[in-house]
Amino acid sequence: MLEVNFIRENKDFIVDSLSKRNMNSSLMIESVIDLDVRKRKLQTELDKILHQSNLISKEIGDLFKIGLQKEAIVLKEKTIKLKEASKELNEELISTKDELQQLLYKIPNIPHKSVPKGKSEEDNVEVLSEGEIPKLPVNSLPHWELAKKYDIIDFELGNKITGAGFPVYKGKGAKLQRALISFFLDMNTNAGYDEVQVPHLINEKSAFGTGQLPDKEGMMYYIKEDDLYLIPTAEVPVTNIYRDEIILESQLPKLLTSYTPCFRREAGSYGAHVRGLNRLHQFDKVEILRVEHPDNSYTALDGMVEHVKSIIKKLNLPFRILKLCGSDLGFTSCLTYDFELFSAGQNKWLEVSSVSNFESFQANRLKLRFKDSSGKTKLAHTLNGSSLALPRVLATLLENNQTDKGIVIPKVLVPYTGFSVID
RNA sequence: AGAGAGGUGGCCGAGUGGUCGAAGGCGCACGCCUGGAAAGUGUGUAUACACCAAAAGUGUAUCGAGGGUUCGAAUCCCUUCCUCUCUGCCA
Repeated sequence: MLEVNFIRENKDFIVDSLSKRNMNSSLMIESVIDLDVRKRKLQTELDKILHQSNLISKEIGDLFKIGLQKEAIVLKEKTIKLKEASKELNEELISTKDELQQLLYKIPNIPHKSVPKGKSEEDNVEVLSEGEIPKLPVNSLPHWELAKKYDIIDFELGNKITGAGFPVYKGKGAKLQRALISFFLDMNTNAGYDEVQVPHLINEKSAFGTGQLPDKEGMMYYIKEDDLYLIPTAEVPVTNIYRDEIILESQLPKLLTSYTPCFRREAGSYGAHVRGLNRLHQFDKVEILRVEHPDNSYTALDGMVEHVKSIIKKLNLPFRILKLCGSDLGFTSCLTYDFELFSAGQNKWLEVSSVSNFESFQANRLKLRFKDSSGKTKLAHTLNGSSLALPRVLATLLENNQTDKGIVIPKVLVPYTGFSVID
C-alpha cells in the first residue's frame, strides 16, 4: 500500500510510473487525493467538536462537585447536541477513511525506475544466462515419465488421496525432496539467514499485511470454520513476524529463511503447461526474507540475487535471470528478478525463484517501522525471494540429469541424499 | 472441550465512573556528582491522526479488539480474541 502523503506529493510521478504496468491510474490517484482532503477536513471538524465536548464534561464534573446541579444540567444539554454532531461526523469520517483504504488497496506498487515497460512476459529482460543446456539422447523423457519409470513420484496416488496437484513422493523421490530442503536451508543459514519455522495457516490480518488480501483472495485455500487461510508462500507468516513492530535501526537488517509447504488453488489452471510438477496445489519452498533500511534495500536485492544464483550454480543447472517488465511485475513489488531453469526434457524454461524488493509497500500495510538515529519512525523495506521452490528444480534435475544408467544426483546433494543415482 | 482467573506504557505493577496517557518501580537516554565507576541525584522516556510552511505548540484517539451505557469509561454492560490454572482429550 502506498502512503497517502507520498501520493499527495508525487501525483504525476506515480501516474507515470504506473503506466509501466499498462494501467491508467490518474482517476484513482485523483480520488485518493480528494478523499484524503475530505478525510482531513472531517477529522479537523470532529476533533474540534470533541474538544469542546471534553471541556464541558470536565466543567460538569466540577459543578457537580461543588453542588451546582442546575448549572450542570444546563451544560448537559449542550453536550447532547455536540454528541449528535460528533456522531454524524464520525460516521462520515469512518466511511471516508474506509473508502480511501479500499482504494489504496487497489493501487499496485510503483515499479522501480529500471523496470521496463511491457505488455506481457515476452517483454521481460534477460539479464543473465548461464550453464550448459544438456544434449539429451533421443529417447529422453519429461519428468512425469521419469517419475513413473523410477517410481519416485506418484501423481495418481495423490489424485486418489486428495485430487490433482497433490503428488505423492516415494522412496528416493521423497528423500531427494528432503535433501533439497536441507541443502537450501543450509545454504541460506550459511549466508546469514536465521531459520524459522512458522504456522502454515494464517489469519486475515496477516494475509492483508503482505498483500494477498484483498486482491488475491481466490488464490488461497480458506478454512471457513476457523476463518484461516492456508499459506500460499512462507512470505506471509514470516513477514508478519514483524507486523506492528518498531525495530531499532541498529537491529537492521533482519534476515530470515524458512521452509514451508505452499498451498495454491491455481483456479482455472489446466493443460500441458501444468503437467507433472510444473504447477501444483501443494508444493515445498524455501524462502528468504529481509527487512532492510531503505537506503540499503537495492544493495540487499542484488545480494539476494547473487545468493540464489550461487545455489543454482552448485546444482549445476542451466539458468537465466529475467528482470520482470511492468506488466509481469507482481502487485506488491517494485522490482523483481525471476530465475528460470532450462528443463531439457520439456525443452522450456521453468520459473523456480522470484526475488523482489517491495520497498515500503508491504511495510506500510504491516506497520513495520524502524527508529532512525534522530528518533524518527520510518517504514522499513521488505524483500523476499524463493531460495528455492522445489518442484521445478526437481523436474529440471530429473530431466537434465537423466542417463541410460539412471538419474545422476548433483554432487552437492549426495551428502544429503545418501545416494548418487536414481535407478 | 468444560469450570474458574486474567489481559494496563519497553518490562513489572497500581488504579472500580470525572483531577488518568495513566501512581510507583525497573529499564533506557541525557545531565549532575566522581580521578573513573558504582551508589546517589535531576530531567526526559508510547503510537497514530489532525491543525501549523515548519519547528515549537495545540487538539483528538488509543489501557487486548469491537460495540454499548453515561455529560464523562482503564473502571459498568455485551460480543470477540488471547493467556493462565484445574478437569477432559491427544501426537
